[in-house]
Amino acid sequence: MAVEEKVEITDAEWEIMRVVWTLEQATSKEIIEVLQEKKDWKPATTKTFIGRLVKKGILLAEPQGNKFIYSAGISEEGSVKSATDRLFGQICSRAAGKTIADMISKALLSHEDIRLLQSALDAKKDEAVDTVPCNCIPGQCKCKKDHNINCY
Amino acid sequence: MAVEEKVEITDAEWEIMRVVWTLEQATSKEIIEVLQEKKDWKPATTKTFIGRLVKKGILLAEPQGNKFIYSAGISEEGSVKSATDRLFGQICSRAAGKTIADMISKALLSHEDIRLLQSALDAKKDEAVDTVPCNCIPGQCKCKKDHNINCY
DNA sequence: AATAAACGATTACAAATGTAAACTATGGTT
DNA sequence: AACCATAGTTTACATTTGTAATCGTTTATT
Repeated sequence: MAVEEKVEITDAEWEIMRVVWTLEQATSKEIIEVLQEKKDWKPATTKTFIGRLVKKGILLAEPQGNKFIYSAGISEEGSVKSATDRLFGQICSRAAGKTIADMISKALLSHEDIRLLQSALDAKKDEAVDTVPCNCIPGQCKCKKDHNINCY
Repeated sequence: MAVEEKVEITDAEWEIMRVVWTLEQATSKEIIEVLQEKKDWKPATTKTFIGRLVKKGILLAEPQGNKFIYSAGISEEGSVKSATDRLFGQICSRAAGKTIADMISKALLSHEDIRLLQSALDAKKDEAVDTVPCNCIPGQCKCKKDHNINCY
């Protein structure tokens, strides 16, 4: 697998990427137009972000005459995965389950989503462990205090 | 409910907060000690983050003689929730289910977690909808293209 | 009492981020 | 041919974030 996906995408840049992931091929004009609906950005601002993304190699610029056709240099799936990894990296590994459960409780889901989630969950039933090891350093989670298991 | 929870916590600040959420009451010395295990920060660096957190009102400083006893001004649960909200705010509402399913697939879960997730999922079965409405602006998701439903 | 250790406050400074104007080149319009 | 709209590039600048040294006090030590 490629190395990629180690790049940091800022909030503003993420907005640009979503447009490119969606359109797959887009001119700066199109990106600017799409975002006008959502962000109160001047065209110049969007241009700046496009430029930075290209510099970072996250956005590919294919010369089209004197203009460029932009396309994504990283996948949306991979990027979303990076974002979720980052989130779970901020909490105790033992809290992941509860956190995901909270997400489910809060989300608006379709029957299809329920099926999908049920499948994922069923698949996990086999490989479920008795105790998820805590990955925190002492003093950054309450595993010991709450469960008297590992940590510390 | 209080207004709070609208504050932004940076990565570095999050490290401090985790210590305080865990210890509940901590001196700067304790915070510095805990983090020495994880971050390559000089004591002065940790102090800077503590100061910024106090200024933001995220960290409470109770005078203890000439020192301070620090405690959290916002809850860990609420903060994690904010973080997940932020994540889901970056993707199409229709993709939430799949994203959560991916998290389940990737996570290491305990039998207890499985039960918790199953409960959350069961609870959702009632209120599941046929189609989750897309919350994206035209050009930022492929709902139309992929499912021919809303968007655009 | 003199000093050293500890703690919080102040100051510093580079890099990242958000936001945008100005400049340049080029192709389309009159 | 002259001019303007458009796209990309360069420059600008304030704020935030990461990282830390220094300074001023105060408390503990000798």
